[in-house]
Amino acid sequence: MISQTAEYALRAMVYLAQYPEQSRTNQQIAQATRVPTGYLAKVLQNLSRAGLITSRRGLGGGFTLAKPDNQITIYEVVQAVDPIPRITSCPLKLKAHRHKLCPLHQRLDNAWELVEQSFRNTTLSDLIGEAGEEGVLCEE
Amino acid sequence: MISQTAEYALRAMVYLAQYPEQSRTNQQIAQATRVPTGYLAKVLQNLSRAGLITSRRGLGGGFTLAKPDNQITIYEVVQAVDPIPRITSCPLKLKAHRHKLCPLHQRLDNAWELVEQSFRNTTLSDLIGEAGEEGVLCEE
DNA sequence: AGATAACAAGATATTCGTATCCTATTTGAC
DNA sequence: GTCAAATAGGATACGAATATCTTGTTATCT
Repeated sequence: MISQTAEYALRAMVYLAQYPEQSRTNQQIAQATRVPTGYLAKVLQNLSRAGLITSRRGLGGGFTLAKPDNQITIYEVVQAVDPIPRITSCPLKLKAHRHKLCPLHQRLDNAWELVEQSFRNTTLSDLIGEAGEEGVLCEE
Repeated sequence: MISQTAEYALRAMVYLAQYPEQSRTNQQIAQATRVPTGYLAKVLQNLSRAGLITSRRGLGGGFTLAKPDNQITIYEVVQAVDPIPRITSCPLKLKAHRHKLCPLHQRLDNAWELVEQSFRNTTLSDLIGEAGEEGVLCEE
């Protein structure tokens, strides 16, 4: 339902949320989240370009959240790397059905809307706050 | 959110639901639903193997729904060609988190569950009944 | 200067969608 | 009964998108 890329991005963000204000390196994130380092680098760059994280090069550098964890939603993360394909016009590109979708696509889009809403009102802090002492993400 | 294949399968099923008991050929379905004929053939085979439609070869042959349209849900169709990837165990394959997902994956799976439920209680007849006179799918 | 780590761009691999071709089966005409 | 046309079934191959790896460059710190 979401791409591998989106999954990776979310893992990385949750991980970073556990170290507020601290720089975490690609290596560290990759290891903890079990994401291939090579690919993670690209994902992190996307997140950086989207303004969700900031990066610093060189010794002591790495990545860190650009905003407080309670101000970043799952939706933003997913949207940054692999947006939810809401259906706004009939995929069969019919002249009719321009403003009113076929029943089928209406239903499908409704489902996506549910997902979107669910994502919109979940922040990173929700994800690390809930777990208590247990490993928040699945690290170690 | 769903694959192209699932989208095609749904279009075909909705189309077939409009011609109960009648055989419709791959060509006819492809044209009406704007799906590439070559690929549609494969999708239809999958649906056939899944028992959702029946096929007949030869002159006058084609495909037809295997059950009344009010007994086939969107869920069944999607599941036949490209199942919803419910998350049952932590993708990071951690020894812990076996029976209790990380908060992140818990949330994600919740969203998929919403979709699944939405799909489960929509039948093909819901999709062709709603539209009234208007083109039910986007044909014509 | 040297070490560390992000950045950038390309190369490779894998999956998914698509097209093409050939085969098997059914029907209808003669 | 035979033949030809219609139609699904199956296999193969190609292209595009996605995921992964590799290598070199640039910025930052000590």
